[in-house]
Amino acid sequence: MTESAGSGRDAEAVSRFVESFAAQLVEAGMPRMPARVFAALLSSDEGARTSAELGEQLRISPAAVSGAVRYLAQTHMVSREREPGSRRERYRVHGDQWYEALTNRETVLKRWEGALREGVTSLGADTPAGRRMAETLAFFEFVEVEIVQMMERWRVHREKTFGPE
Amino acid sequence: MTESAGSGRDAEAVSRFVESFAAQLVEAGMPRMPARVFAALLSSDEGARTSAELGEQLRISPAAVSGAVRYLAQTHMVSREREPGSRRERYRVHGDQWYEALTNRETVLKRWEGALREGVTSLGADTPAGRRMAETLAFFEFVEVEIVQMMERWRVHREKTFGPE
DNA sequence: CGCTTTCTTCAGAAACTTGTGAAGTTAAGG
DNA sequence: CCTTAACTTCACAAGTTTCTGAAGAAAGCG
Repeated sequence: MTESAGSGRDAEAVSRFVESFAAQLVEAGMPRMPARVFAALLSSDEGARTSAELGEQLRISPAAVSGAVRYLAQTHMVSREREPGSRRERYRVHGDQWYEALTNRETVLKRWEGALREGVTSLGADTPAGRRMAETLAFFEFVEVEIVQMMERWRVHREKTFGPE
Repeated sequence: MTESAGSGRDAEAVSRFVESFAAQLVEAGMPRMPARVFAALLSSDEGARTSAELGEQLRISPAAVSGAVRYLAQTHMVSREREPGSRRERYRVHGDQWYEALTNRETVLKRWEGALREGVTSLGADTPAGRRMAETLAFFEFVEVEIVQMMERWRVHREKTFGPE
């Protein structure tokens, strides 16, 4: 077993998980570095790491960490916190927050809806193509509402299963 | 108004829609050519085009059409049909089929679940990190079931609104 | 059975993306 | 107020991806 001194964790097993989960995220369209950083945060016991720790664990430059974190913060997958009285920053994956973000493809949905609405208008609502797009649009609007309701059900389910936060 | 002779459609308006919708798809992670081809199919009155038509409309080579269509077929976004007695192929976006495909991130979900399950095992279900991942895993399992139910509700809703297929 | 049309495969050029080192900025601590 | 630690920005090199033209394979048609 590969125990790094004093860590109490199998560093190699952690690394294997980080890389394999990151690979899945990449496949789903996330850029490589953000995916790796995110997986590293997810697998940390505190759910948080400093920039230096991430750089060391993943063998990447501070610049790469910086870029990855910017991406993750923008997409609300992680939050940044300054430890008071230090200039060290600490990046955290906040249980709830991030799958909210995942499902908040809302922004994406909204934009698709915008594009489709334009399409219906410019092709004409009375044309076959226009009708097809109107139906597609209706689907997205439907999904948008459904997702909100689903997340509410999840919160209830989660509290029952894992207890209150 | 830019009417191309005999088409009965404003070619420029169609092109604007195609490019702007494709851009949204690209932003969401779809490769460029598949996105453009898909948007072109969506905006056609028949919901179907031949390879040559697509090449001409989008100003791309037959090779590019071929590649894009392969991608779209693999991801079940379009189906290919041979017109009988011809070697011309025709690519079609089948109303239902494609948003089923969209929500059939199922494959993706399954793989994420696999990676997470491994993570829980290798980090230990009794560690804080293990617990966090177990909860994440539970979330994905929850979503998977919910999506199936949602699609059933959509089919009902759709039939009410747009009538039977 | 060979010609022709249509699609596919492939190698390579062009364009874009990504991660790095190095310089720059910000803010704590003396 | 100067030093120094921590993060960010930037230009560029390396590595990918993407599209094309050209050659190749499949299949109708005469």
